[in-house]
Formats: sequence, C-alpha cells, structure tokens
Amino acid sequence: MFSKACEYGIKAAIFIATQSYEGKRVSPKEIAKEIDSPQAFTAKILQALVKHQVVNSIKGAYGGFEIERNQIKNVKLSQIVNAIDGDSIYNGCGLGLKKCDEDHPCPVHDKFKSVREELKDMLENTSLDELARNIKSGTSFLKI
Amino acid sequence: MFSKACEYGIKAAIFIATQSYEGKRVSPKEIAKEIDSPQAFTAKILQALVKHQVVNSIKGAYGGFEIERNQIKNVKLSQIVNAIDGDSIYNGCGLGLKKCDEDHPCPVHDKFKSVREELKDMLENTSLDELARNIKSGTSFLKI
DNA sequence: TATAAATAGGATAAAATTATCCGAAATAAA
DNA sequence: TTTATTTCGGATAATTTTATCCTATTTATA
Repeated sequence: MFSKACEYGIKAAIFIATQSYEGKRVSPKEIAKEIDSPQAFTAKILQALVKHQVVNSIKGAYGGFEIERNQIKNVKLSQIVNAIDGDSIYNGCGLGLKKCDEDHPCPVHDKFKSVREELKDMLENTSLDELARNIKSGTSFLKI
Repeated sequence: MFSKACEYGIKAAIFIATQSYEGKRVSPKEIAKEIDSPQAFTAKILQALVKHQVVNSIKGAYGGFEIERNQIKNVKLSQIVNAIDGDSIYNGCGLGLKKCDEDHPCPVHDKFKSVREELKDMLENTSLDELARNIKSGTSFLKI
C-alpha cells in the first residue's frame, strides 16, 4: 500500500507529535528506536517531512524535530503520504495506465473508484493529533 | 497499490479471457503487445499464474495460454493478486507492524479497516468475465 | 569565541523489484 | 521421426527502493 519510507514517515510524525505535546524535541535516534526503523534512513525521510513543512527541525545544540503544538491537529495523514509517496495511491490508475479516466477507463477503474475515494477521504480527514492521542493513551502502538 | 508484476498479471489474464471466449490461445508476445508490457517479464508472470491455476498453458506447437471458457466467470481478481503479490494488501498492517490486530493495533488500524475490507470485497467479488466483457465491448481499455 | 551537539546532504552500498536472454523440454504436425 | 513452435526455468542485468556512512553546516551554551 505505502512504501516503507512512507510507513516510517507516518510513524515518525506520530511520535514527534506525542513528544511535542510535552514540549520535547526528538532526534532521529530516539525516533528510530521508538518506531523500530533504520536510523539513517529515517533521518532522510525526516528531511522530506521538513521540506514539505509537516514537521519542523531545529538545528544545532538542543535542537531536534518538533511540530508546533497548536498545529498538530491541522496536520493530516494525506500531507505525510503526499510528501513521501506522492498522490498516485489515490489519484493514479490501479493498473498503471498513463491515461485512465471516465472517458478511457482501465478495466478496474469503476471497481476501484469507491476504494480510492474512501482511502483519500480517510487520509484527508485523519489528523495527527487523533493518532498521537491514541498512542499516548496506549490505545494503539508504533511497533512490534 | 499493486506491484508492476501484478498490474501486468491482471491485464494479461483479462486479455487471455477475451481470446479464450473465441477459442484462441495466445502467446506472451501477443499478450505483451496487447497490454503494453515487457514480453519476457510478462512470460514470467504468466508462469506464476499457471502455477496458481489461474490460467492454463499448453506447451509446444500450437500451444499458448488460455482459460477454460466456463471457468472465466469463476476466476476472481483476488486470485490473481494473491498469486503475484500475496494477500498483504488487505491482510497486512498498513504501517508494516508484524503484529497488528484488535488487541494490538497500529495507529491507523481502525481507520484502515473499512478501506481494506472494501478492497478485499471488491477483489473477491470481481470476476474475470465481467472485466473481459467490458474490454470486448470497448467500455474499458488495457493500455495507453 | 570555542566547543559540543544537532540536522543537512552527498556518496555509496545492499536488497528488492523489474526486465532480458538463452538453452531445455514439450508437443503438434509434416 | 524430424522439424518447427511454444512454454519452462535458470542466469544475469538494470533499475528502484531501502539503508548506511561520513563530512559540512548550524546553533546554543560555557
């Protein structure tokens, strides 16, 4: 569904959010440990999230990654997915056709329509704060 | 969503179905041309479909790939996807956790539930004959 | 201002996926 | 039985994705 990079990116963003609520910045090392991912690769993905303004990075001593507390509820899953995998997951053709629309549909175009729309809806309406709160309360988990 | 191999596999199976309705066997060469895919790679994928008994192969002169006419309606998209990509697309965790279920859910487990179920449903209830008929009637397309 | 602690980013490597090539095996027809 | 045709399957190559390493740059504090 998502690339490995995107899976790491989503989990990293959630963890950063939980820590940002407590006013803590986090390093790639802490993040990688918490979400069980390769540290250097995770650092690269964080750069992409910074570039797309999903998370904020503070360089130098006492720096790290954070998300402004009052912005956490405004960050949607779709932004993270877009930053890393692009929008092909819900805008691209399910069978890889260059051109695939109502006028020239691939064999599964109609069949996929509702699935893609539900996925898109879900990603656009799920915010980081909702996911972060479930992690904090122990309702969901970032690893194992 | 699906791997390239799976996209080719689905399109190949649909084309084979259209030809099987007319009593024709087809070669990897014809298939690759019709679905705009690399021929040798497509041949490999066909081997997987044969192994999983989605399509039938006849070796030797006048051979080729076919699907028994009265079986075409019984072949579901899910069988093709399973043969090539496995079931991780609708049974695996959206964030790649080894263990992810109601008791130990990943952050998006619940959010994804309906998407995954709709996808699974769609794949299990869409048959090759339906897709093949739309190709024959010009309602949908295998390339461009 | 010097130092230590952090992210940024380029170069490189490893692994997985996608793709190609070629000979072996099977088979129908001449 | 020979020949032409066709799939099968192993070896290999190219590309993309995933992962690592090292140095440069930034920045807060002593």
